[in-house]
Amino acid sequence: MSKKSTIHDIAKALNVTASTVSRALNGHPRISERTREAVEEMAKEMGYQHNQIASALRSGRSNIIGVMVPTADRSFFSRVVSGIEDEANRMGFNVIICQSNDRYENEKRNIEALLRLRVDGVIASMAKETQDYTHFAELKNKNTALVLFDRVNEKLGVNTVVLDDYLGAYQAVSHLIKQGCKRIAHFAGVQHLNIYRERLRGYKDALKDHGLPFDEQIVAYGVYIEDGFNNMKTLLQLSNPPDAVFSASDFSALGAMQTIKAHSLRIPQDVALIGFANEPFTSFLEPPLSTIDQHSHEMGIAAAQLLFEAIQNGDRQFPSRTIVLNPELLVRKSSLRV
Amino acid sequence: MSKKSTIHDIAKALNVTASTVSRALNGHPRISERTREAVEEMAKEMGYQHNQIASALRSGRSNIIGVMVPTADRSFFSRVVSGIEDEANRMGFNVIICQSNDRYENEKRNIEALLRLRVDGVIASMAKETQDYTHFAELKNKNTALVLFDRVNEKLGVNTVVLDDYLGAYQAVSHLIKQGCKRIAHFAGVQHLNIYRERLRGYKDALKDHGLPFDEQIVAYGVYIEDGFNNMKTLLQLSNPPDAVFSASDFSALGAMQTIKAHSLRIPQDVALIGFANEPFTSFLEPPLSTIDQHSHEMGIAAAQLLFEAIQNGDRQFPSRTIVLNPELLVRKSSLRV
DNA sequence: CTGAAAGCGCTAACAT
DNA sequence: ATGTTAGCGCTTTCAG
Repeated sequence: MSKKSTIHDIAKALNVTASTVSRALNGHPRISERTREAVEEMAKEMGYQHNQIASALRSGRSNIIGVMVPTADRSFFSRVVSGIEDEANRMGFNVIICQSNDRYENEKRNIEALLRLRVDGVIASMAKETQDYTHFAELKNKNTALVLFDRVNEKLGVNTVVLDDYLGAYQAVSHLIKQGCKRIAHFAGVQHLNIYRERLRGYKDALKDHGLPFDEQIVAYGVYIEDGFNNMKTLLQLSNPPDAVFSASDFSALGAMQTIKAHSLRIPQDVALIGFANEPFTSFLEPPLSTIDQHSHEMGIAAAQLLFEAIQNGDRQFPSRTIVLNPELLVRKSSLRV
Repeated sequence: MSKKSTIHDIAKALNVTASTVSRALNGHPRISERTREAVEEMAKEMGYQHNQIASALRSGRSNIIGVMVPTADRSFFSRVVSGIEDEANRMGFNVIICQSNDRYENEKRNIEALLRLRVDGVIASMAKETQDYTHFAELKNKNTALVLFDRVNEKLGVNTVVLDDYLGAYQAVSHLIKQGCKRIAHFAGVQHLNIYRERLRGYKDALKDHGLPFDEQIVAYGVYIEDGFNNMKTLLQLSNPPDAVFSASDFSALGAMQTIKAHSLRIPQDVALIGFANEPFTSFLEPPLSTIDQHSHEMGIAAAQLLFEAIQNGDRQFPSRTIVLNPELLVRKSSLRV
């Protein structure tokens, strides 16, 4: 248990002061090559390790950012996180990841924990439950930078990175129509979340622009496997069932696929299918599920860049920016009627 | 931007000293009910938030633990992480998650970052590449608690939580034999990792105990989809191809499944298949893939409990403990020859 | 039960 | 280019 060494130990050994050591270690410009080298060598020899805690307390910058996602094991979020980490590494920041598990209470608790830790900034995507945004507003009060991505709230007046969900939905539905589908159902998500609202809007507009009627009866809600499973059952019992489904989620699309097969119907000939998010499992399904890629890694990088910009600019209240990424329709067999 | 308030602000407002406030806030026993309540009320009123950075510097305990996994988007690891988080929440600890992406360099860099952050402890599962363990040994030198899980090194003399991989493999292969399989191939992983070594060992012993010969020719290496895909191709070209595969990974089992189907062979009649890890996608495959569940969430909880124990006990060098969890064979259609 | 005083390890004016 | 000094906000002896 080699007692941890401090800059004072190094200073003493070298007959200089702690400030000199600190400066040498931090690449301060006005320090001689010789001392810098001596300090670095001694630091290595003594197994010195920068104490970020002390540094954070003194400088007011922790070099830690917090990232909060609904859940880290959804491929979309884990890819965003990985993008954030890449950018954070480049910038010398540490990343704390928290999960809300889509619960408002967890989200609130996590934000408070991050504030206690005095993180320099937070990147978050909101919990499904969340409809009260005061905990996010508190970050701004406490002067902590905030960037929201994917599931955002426009009214918070905060930097955001989103996908053009409207466009993704529009493209998906247009593609189905070009494949000859005439009665396209939609699996939607909760409408207080921007992403699901936009997807529904894109769905409606694509129908309208192609002269197809909008029928409330074939819009079902729910984004989990079981939702897709059950909703598809209901839809197939209609007197005029749909000949396609555009699902706002890969998971509910998967559920639908299971129901369709259980009814011995063919995909895509009887019912064509498109999901949303490009979860890895979609390409392993049979038939492979068409879906929409969200450029998740890029989204993470963009969010991190916005955040670091905000951190560097300190208080200066730039008007908040929104970065919009383009979706990419991945056409696979589930929607391709040759 | 409400300037953050400190215990001194509270103290001044209440005409007491900062020490009293600190004690009141930390539930110190010898403090009067009245002052405690007054302090708590004032703290709330002033929007006070405990400064963990300052507290960490002074007390030498950061209340942060680091968790390093190869990658957070493998379901196994994300479930372990979620178990760790649950336990950490209960114990009032924050969790920093890092990913090595299975690279030794990243792993080393992350450990150093965690040391700089002065985390109280680290829970890790080793990168596939790692064969030099000095960075883990350094944690012990720096007096930072360490618990390894799943991919561990026995020689480090450190607390560990592992699955009984040997037993899992043994059960899987025994099951295949009971289904009438006579020539069972194995997809193995790198042999410097305990988990893959144990799985191979269990495979061998199960064969032996059931009077089947071990044939080096039908042991292939690789745990990614493409590995399974390619290795299965090679196996099917043998003069006497296998009638089953026990794969040390769900992913290579999936690759194998694709090859088998491409050859118009039936699963499980022509080739039975079992994977390892119970990745969620395995239940959506056709046929659903038999696999082995690792009780990942429990593994996370156990690892966290070991770690917090070690942190509380401080230096005291307990003999290191190993917790072994039991695997659970999930028999699905891919291995069930009715 | 509360106060006084010291200091965790570092950084950043301000000096020289 | 380096030294001096002060202090970030908290905890923790030691006193009383």
